[in-house]
Amino acid sequence: MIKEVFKVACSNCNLRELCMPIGLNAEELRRVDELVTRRPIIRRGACLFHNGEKFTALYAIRTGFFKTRITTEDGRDQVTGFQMAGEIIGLDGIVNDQHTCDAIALEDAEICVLPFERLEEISREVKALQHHVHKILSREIVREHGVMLLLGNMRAEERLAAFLMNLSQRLQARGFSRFDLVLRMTREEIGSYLGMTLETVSRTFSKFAEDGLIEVKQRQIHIHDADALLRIVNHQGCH
Amino acid sequence: MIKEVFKVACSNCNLRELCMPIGLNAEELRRVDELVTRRPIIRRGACLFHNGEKFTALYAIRTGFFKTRITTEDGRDQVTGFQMAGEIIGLDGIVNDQHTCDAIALEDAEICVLPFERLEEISREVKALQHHVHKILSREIVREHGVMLLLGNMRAEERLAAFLMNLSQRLQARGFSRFDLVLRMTREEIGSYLGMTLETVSRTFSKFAEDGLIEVKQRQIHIHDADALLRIVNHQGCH
DNA sequence: CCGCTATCTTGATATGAATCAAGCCCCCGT
DNA sequence: ACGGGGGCTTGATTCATATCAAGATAGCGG
Repeated sequence: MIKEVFKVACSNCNLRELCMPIGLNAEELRRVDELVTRRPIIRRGACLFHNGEKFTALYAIRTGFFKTRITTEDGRDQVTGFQMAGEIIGLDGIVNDQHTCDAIALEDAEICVLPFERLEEISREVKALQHHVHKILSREIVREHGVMLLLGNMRAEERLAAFLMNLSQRLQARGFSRFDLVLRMTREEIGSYLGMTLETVSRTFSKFAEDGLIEVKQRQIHIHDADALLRIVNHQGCH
Repeated sequence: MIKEVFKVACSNCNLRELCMPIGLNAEELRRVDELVTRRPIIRRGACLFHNGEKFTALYAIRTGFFKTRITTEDGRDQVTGFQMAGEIIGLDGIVNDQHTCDAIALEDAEICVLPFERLEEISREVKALQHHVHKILSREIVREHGVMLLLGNMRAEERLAAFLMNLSQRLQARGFSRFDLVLRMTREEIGSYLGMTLETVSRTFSKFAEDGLIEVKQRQIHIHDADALLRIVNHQGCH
């Protein structure tokens, strides 16, 4: 199998504002373009990188949907995040030069490769890029704080409501409807992320549907009452 | 109240290898020294920074012990970490130029201030420092993955055992005994971090003590059987 | 087109931890 | 030395969610 490397142009990419800093001049844009290469499509179920693999690059998702998960020797498994177009994965690999989690495509995906040494090199010269890298790392830390709150403090209903609102918000930011989501992951994967069993995920979906907050048709979710979901997240609703 | 700013020298600091990159040459060390200022002691219970405050600097802990916590409007509260000498806090503030959590001293503490703009400036010139900053951010992400695993997958005993082993390991790395810990935080704070109530924390300490794994005298913990604790963390022990 | 397997739903029961409650200990300041 | 209060322990009970179990559904490959 040949791993062709395609040249791509961030300068033309509609996701640019998601994964790149704004306000670069022409010269700076050219340098960034130079950095990024596209990789062939990652098939659904395939691994972009896995635990233990040498870290060489960050990856920007161009299309598709990923999960990242960590696994322990004793067979425990925790989904640490779901990532969609415009998001950067692989940040965990920097500290010890090897990845500490697996990134698995939940649907066919195209990704852009950002070789990390080159990225560091260019960010030494392009101030905006340097700051952008820092922001991406910091954003991930803040996101994880939110997950810790969710896992440490919230009940099942609150967790799932928070999960739906988060997905909804990210899809909206990408120009999709806030109200119609297609879940790319199984109930079990949602459960792993939210620290609950797949049965509880399923039951909670059913409860939301009974209460008229959402409509569930397999993995298609239609949100009827976003406000009510928000009230649940904020601990005001439904008790 | 006068906020004096003291000059300090990383070059002489015994924590240098914890918070600074190794292998800097004399000139590079000088530049880093130039960056860092010491701040007056933060008293036990006082805040180093708090949610909403403008972000201007990272902080390296020179002595003392901190907790970081996030709070939601609805009054929920989650301790996101405990930090000790040589560790860097404030990383959450980078992404939106304001802090999203509170950092509270659990004992009197001395901290070194690293003004972030200057830090970025110097890391554009000192490659090792640039990479070090990336590693610190990445390390925090990996740490939080571990906390997610703990909160999402582990039972109370496993969480507390993991917590103790983690503290033990970090203290050892600083030249203290692996086996004698003094907890700087209350049972409630431990519980908040580990997603359990203070009563469950207390009961679990008692259970470990009954089983002869540790000795508990208030906040003094003596570890008798680290292997057994590790077995609990790794899901092999005690069932 | 059909049957297989993944995935999902729903019900019954078990269980770990939360909650409610009471009392103790120990540190601190006077 | 004494009193007060925050922090801690322990017990009884409740409750949310896990676990166990049995179908139902749907997407996929042959």
